[in-house]
Amino acid sequence: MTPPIRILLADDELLIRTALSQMLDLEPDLDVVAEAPTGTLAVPLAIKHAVDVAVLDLQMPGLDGIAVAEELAEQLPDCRCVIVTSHGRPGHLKRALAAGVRGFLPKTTSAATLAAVVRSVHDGGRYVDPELAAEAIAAGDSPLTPRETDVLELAASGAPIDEIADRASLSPGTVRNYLSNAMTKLDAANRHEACAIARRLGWI
Amino acid sequence: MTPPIRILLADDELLIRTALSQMLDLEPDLDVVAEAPTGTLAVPLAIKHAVDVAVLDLQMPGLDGIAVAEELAEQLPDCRCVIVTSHGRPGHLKRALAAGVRGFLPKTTSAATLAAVVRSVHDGGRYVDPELAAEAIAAGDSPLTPRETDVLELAASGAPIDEIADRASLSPGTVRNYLSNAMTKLDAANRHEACAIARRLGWI
DNA sequence: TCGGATTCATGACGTTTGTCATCGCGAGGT
DNA sequence: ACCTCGCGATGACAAACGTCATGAATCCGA
Repeated sequence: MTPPIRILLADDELLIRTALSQMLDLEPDLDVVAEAPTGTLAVPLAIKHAVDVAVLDLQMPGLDGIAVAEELAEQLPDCRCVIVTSHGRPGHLKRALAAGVRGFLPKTTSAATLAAVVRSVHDGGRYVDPELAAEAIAAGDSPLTPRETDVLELAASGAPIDEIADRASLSPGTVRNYLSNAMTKLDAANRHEACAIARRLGWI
Repeated sequence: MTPPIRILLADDELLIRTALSQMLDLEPDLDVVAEAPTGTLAVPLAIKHAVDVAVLDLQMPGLDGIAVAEELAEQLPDCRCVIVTSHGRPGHLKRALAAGVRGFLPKTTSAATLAAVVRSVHDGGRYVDPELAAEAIAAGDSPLTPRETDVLELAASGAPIDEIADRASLSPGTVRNYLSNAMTKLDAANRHEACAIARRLGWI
């Protein structure tokens, strides 16, 4: 008889975390040994309990799920990561895969799937929600340069050019050029539409 | 011995729905008799099963939690509604209360609280998360007129004035006036910042 | 080592926004 | 009856924004 799989569960919503934890614990071969309400707390906890699999919510205060996966890849390389998310943006999937994440699935999947993915990932397998995978392939890669992405991110709050320039330590003219480039690449009529598009695709 | 409380659970995320359902079912006096993945399906299901309490996620495709509560208030007046949400915006709380919702809590609360609120609400009590209540009081009422709200909502997608005017069947000049008014009232530097503020407060 | 991409900048130009004054109309309150 | 408020519109003006041409420095891969 193999020992149960040791799991860390990270999600900022206590209600969801407890519910999910109880549900996974119902499986005899799964054992939730640690829970974290933030990404920042998740890393040391995973190490301390030497968990086999980390089930990470994507959007959390502090470190997000992908950042946690990156940290764990370095500090606890034997730990496999599964990302669970409400909003399945193509860009997120790509970043997650690049971070060495082994499983990626939306919260709309069934409980049985989650348990199956945890087991499969623990055995060295991989799993990506087919729908999300298709979207990611269809969306392609971000056409934005790193700096364009930065600037667009700053623009997302709705700040005027001068403030963006200030926060990015750039001249206002440069900011406008970057935004103009981004708008062209994203085929948007103005920078706010560009933000909306980039956000939808997970590029910012 | 009183019969168990009959519950409908509506949430678009299957994983969360099952987890929450299992968790509530663990309580001997609570009985989840129906589950719905959308608001549209929730209403007839609640009626069919004559549920005592409806636990509704706020953000769902189709009818959102508040809309469901409004429907149920008409069609199944004996049913009490509890709203559960990830994003606790002050405006949503107000709308919910106006719709006759008896319980309102964020997903960051504990499982014990949820169960307690379901029981309390079933007995005719009310419960609002204290933090959210404080925020709602601090934020005050929306200063926007209905039409200003409409236009701001259309502006939220990042569309240019002409498109907004088109979709609202207004002249472009009128749209600019409404947006200008909204910006003044919300103390924003441009309409996109105004959208961000209004969204944060749950006014759009 | 050479070309290409990225980063940062400037100036000029036209368009889009934001602001303000002003108007008419209808609904609601005192 | 009067006044206020919300709704819808116009026109004029200034500021912000988007576009384009252009240039220089850096870095990276062929």
